[in-house]
Amino acid sequence: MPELPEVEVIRRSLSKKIYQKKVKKVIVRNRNLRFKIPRDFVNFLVNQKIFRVDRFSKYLILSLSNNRYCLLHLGMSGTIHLVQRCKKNMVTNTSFYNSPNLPKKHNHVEIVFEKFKLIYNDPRRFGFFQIFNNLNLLKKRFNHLGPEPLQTKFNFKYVFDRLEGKDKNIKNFLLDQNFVSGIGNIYASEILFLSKINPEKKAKSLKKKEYKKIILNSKKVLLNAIKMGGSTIRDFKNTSGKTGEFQKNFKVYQKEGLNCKRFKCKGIIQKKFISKRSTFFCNVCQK
DNA sequence: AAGAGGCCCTGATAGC
DNA sequence: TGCTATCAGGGCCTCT
Repeated sequence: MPELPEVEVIRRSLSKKIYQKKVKKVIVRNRNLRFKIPRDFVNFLVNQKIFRVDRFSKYLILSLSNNRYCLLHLGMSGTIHLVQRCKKNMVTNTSFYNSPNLPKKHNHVEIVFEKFKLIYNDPRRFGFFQIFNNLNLLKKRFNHLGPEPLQTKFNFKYVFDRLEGKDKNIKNFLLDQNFVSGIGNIYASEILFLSKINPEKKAKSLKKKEYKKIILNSKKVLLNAIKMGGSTIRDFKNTSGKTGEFQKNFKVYQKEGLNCKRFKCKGIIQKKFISKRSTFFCNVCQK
């Protein structure tokens, strides 16, 4: 589901809410996510304060007061819900939660705080939680990831060195997290449209000017998307249930058959599968 | 050794 | 109505 902007939006709303809050209880309803949640997962979290919520690429990182780190990835369909605790029910002696938008199925993990709880929902279970005992191990986990588009490391020299002479098409490069991390299938199409580059073009055939456009537009698209609260196509919401707005800004994604939005371009937006992922582009202005 | 493809999983939707 | 097929925002592993 979420690409870098959506994860950043979640990070911001989550960070405000759980900063310095202590974990009271953890419930794992289904440990069979992308990676099996280990039995001792709960022990690492309980009674710990969360003193940072960071993000790298599409990964969320909760820093715990025991100097451990809880890594969370939402996969394709993961969502995080924060639900407020209500007063205790005096009859049943149980607390209940005000959660009108909470899905009924697939609430796999609950992290309970004093006044609210965080619920991880994920129908497809491509997401995961992982615990890292120190910063070194966490860093190692990210070893295979390239820079984020927003980092200054993602510059002309880097891109040129990595793409020069490469036979792979540019769209697959944007999706390759080893080359650049955080871009997913939606934003890859949008970035290439703004750069006027056909997604099937081989990296080695791109001009220096085109490398520069890709760098610039990657930063531009992601920053705009964050500003607009991310994109909601199906069900993306931030942790308080608000949908994103960036989908209104899509120029090509899911615009198959529509006229190209570029001024004076007579093109029609095409849909094509590239490495089995849907790809959208203008057949006229993307060369 | 770069690059393509398969696979993990459920749900929504389309077509018969 | 109820089947089947296809597709969905990701990442890891294996094969050539």
